[in-house]
Amino acid sequence: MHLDLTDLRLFLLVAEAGSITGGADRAGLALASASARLRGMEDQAGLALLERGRRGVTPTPAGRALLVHARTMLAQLDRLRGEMGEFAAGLRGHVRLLANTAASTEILPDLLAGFLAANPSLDVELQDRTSPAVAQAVAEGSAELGIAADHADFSGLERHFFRDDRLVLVTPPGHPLAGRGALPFAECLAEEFIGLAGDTALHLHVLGHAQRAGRPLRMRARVEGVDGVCRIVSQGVGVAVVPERSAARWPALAAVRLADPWAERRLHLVTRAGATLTPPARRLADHLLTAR
Amino acid sequence: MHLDLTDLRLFLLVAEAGSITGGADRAGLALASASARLRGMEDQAGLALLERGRRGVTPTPAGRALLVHARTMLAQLDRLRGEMGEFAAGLRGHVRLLANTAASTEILPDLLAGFLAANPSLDVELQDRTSPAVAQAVAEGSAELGIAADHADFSGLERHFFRDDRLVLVTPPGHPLAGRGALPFAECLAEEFIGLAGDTALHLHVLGHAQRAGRPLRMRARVEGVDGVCRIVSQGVGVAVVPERSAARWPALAAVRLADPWAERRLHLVTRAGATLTPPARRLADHLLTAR
DNA sequence: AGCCAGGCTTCGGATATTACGAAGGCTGCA
DNA sequence: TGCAGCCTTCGTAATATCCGAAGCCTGGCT
Repeated sequence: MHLDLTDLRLFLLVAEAGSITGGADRAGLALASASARLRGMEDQAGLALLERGRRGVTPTPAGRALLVHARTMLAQLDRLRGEMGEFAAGLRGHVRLLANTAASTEILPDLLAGFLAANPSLDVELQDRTSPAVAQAVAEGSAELGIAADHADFSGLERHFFRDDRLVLVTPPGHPLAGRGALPFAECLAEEFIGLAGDTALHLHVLGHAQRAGRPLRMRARVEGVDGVCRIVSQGVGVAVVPERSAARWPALAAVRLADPWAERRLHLVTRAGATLTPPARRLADHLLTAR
Repeated sequence: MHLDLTDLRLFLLVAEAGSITGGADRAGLALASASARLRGMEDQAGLALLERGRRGVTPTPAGRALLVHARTMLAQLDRLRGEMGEFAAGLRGHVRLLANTAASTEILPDLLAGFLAANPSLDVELQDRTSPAVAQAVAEGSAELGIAADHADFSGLERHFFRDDRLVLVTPPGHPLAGRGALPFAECLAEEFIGLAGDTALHLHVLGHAQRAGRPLRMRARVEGVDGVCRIVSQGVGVAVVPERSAARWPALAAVRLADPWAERRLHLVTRAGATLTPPARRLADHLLTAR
């Protein structure tokens, strides 16, 4: 039995109007078309749905049963349309945001909390990437928004200053390096390091600079989360490179500035150049750039 | 935004299959058609519903929302089809049964109770008509089943004996006519009568015979229901013509047989000659003829 | 390095569905 | 008897839908 949404709508309107003429009119159909559709429905069902009277039509019991279903289906369709409309208007949606470790662990959580609370129907997916990977992903369109440090390649991207960020070396309180200022990273390569687990952006980043300095880092441990790293260091084991913001939460640790230029970085919110953002991404970008 | 049930089904199948190719296959569509449909849906909605990957497609958040609605709508459609099927198969339905007053007030209620209990999905509509009107309505198809007395015109009808029925004159206990046997109706036209209200078949029937006897009945009151009539007569006011079965329930009343042939009648279940009954009507007819 | 395999899109033509206006039949009413 | 309201049927035109073939792209296999 083939049924059409137009059939259902027509049947509903006809039943409400009490005549095929009236229903066809409301449905914006010619009388002939309406009549043919209704006849088709009855043929398909193999039973009468409308009782043809002299002064219009009234639904048969089967027709009344059909009406119930038709109403719920059409209501469901309305809800569907409404929801799609919300998506299209950006009231509902989903944004993928890529950021380096410093931003994604220290800065963004608070900002996102505010955003999510203010936009209950928007979902955000935050992923941790090195700045170059962020820039590349946004440039080729696999993410709409990114937070990248300025050492990345910004060609093809539009950038807006986001935050300053600084990497520091944290050491246990009594450590020989503690108290030094503007320490060149090369001078601490002999230390035992604690790193982040997995493919964490910060871990890859530090590793890269160690390699560039010509010497592999001695990694005593790799753990989940910047706080995990700091906890270990605060126990007196090893040193680590972490965002200054993270170190600030651990007063028991000594934080030593790094002299290298890559440790001082400006974070930028990047989008693909020339691309118009989807409404949800637009809102998130606005929020990230304006909220304090 | 125009949407099609085929669209919804296709989208569902595509999402389940994980690829347009697979979904088109399950939907019985050519790949090209499926692709065009999906594209059309996205154009209409103004947003992406499927994320095209290298190895198939996955729904976007909007697509997932659509899936939810699609599933419920299609489920609703299935229920609808099922219900229509029940109607078509006669598992659900509606029968209009016409009967004269005696049958509809005294005999049918009990029988229908049993039928309705045994067939919870069948509805019965019982209407009160004079026997000639019953016969005519059934003959011309405006009702499928009827119960008519044998003085009606049975041409074009198929009839099956149903019950014997007799009309009696009920009087208050001490009434002069009480105790008479085989009283000609013509001899009691001078009495004061109590009748049924409205266009009740029995009322019209008795009225007709009085007219044929050349004298209008003196109607003291017309009330609802045979029991109402009997109650009044039992108070000592007037007399009435009622089915013998009704009179039997009032031992306080005297019931006098009428000598006229029209007072003795055989009730028949009638259907239109040559017409095949709808399944619900068939069941009701069977029940009426076999139940005791 | 080159070559299938799997997946999606586009293209052009055949086919079916759908819509429409006009004409016709029926009934009730003035 | 004529008119008005309502439904159906008919023939035609527009529209939507479908399909197979060809093309593009990516990833894996040889």
